[in-house]
Amino acid sequence: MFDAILQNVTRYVSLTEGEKEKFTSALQPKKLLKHQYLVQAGEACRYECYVNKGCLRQYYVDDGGHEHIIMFAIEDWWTSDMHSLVTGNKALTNIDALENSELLLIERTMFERLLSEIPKLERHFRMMLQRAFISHQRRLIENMSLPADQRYSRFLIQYPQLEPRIPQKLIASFLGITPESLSRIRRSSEVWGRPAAFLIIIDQFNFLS
Amino acid sequence: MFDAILQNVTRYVSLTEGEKEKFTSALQPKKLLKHQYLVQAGEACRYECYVNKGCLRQYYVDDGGHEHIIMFAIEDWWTSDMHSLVTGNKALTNIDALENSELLLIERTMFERLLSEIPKLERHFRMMLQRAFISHQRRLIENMSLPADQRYSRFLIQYPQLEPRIPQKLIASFLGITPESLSRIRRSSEVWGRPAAFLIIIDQFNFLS
DNA sequence: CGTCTATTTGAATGTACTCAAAAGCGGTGG
DNA sequence: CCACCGCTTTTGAGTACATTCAAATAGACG
Repeated sequence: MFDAILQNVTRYVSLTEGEKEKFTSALQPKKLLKHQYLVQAGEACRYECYVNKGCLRQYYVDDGGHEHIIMFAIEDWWTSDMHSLVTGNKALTNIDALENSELLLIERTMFERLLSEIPKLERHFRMMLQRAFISHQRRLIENMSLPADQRYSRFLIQYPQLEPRIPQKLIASFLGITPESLSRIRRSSEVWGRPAAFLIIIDQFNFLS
Repeated sequence: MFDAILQNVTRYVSLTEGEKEKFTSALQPKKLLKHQYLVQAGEACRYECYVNKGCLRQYYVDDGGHEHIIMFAIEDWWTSDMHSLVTGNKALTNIDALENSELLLIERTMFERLLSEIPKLERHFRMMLQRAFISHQRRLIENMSLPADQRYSRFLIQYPQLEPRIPQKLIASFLGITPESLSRIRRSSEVWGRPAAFLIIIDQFNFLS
């Protein structure tokens, strides 16, 4: 149950058995069926969430009722409504399960206490946040500088593990385009093949992982 | 010289005089004239940078030669090419000065050493990164869900201190639109006034500050 | 004052969107 | 097994927002 998450948090730092024990005892296992919510907009998000198995999405619903996917989270990724978690304010986003999922939750105050008591854990999460920050910057740059078809190509190369398990309409939402547009993009790329992958710089930063 | 940065890093944690001394002795003051570069795409970025005075911008130049502004950094904000800093790879972005500026730099390995030796500093930067992460998520959401004119309104409300000191074409670039489009947006909003500000949730997270 | 850059304005273009409808696909129950 | 239902994906036609290109105006700075 805790093997994967322990490997995750010891990616950059090493923990003693005692520290591992302390850490895992703070974890709350939770199962989520497909379509169930982890966080709903309007309520506070009180947990950091590690995905042991399954797939979640975080999305924002705008005034026009349109959904915008902020991120996905599959095995070994973390997710939460960070804004709500940090401020205690009501969440602006929803997080729900795209598949039946198994999660490990850490309650907010417990998380802070753990990080205070185990500086190496604080270090791990600082480094993870750096990577998430980089990942978001890359996505921002791509959204601003690339047309929709190239954003899709980049997505396929950056997240090959996501494409087969996520419905197209959600990928479209993640890319910031309509399902109709993505369908048209896919049709034309069938004819022309994939854009030159070698031109593209792939980095190893997948949001919160 | 160090008052501001010490106040910055003790926003969430307290440091002893010895720790403050240790921290400030790692800082390298640097002045940058308007138009000078702190980082250029193609070279490695080796410093975390705190802005004591002045204004910088970080931007990406795409294959078509178009500039895309990723972030600004004014007094009390931090900047760097995080991707390059973390990986040691060549920077993909440029950072230059929009005004004559006074910076405090921390060399990369020194930064890591400081954070290891002073866990409270690590804590500070972890929390800062959380806020930057939140800020980037908000910007992503806005870029996806709002039309250009509303993104501009949001910018004015979110960063009132930036608008007067930054040329319009750079604000346009930050918003992901052309200078011509921003000009037209401003012309129509003169007639119609500002969109309803009370509908908008402002947060206190300004990238890296 | 003159030069350089920023901003504004106009006209034509294009990318992606909306709305609408058809086709495809998967699951359920008769 | 097949018929039906709901949802996803595809396709089409018309539209809208923002872009490009070009040119004029305004501002900043030496």
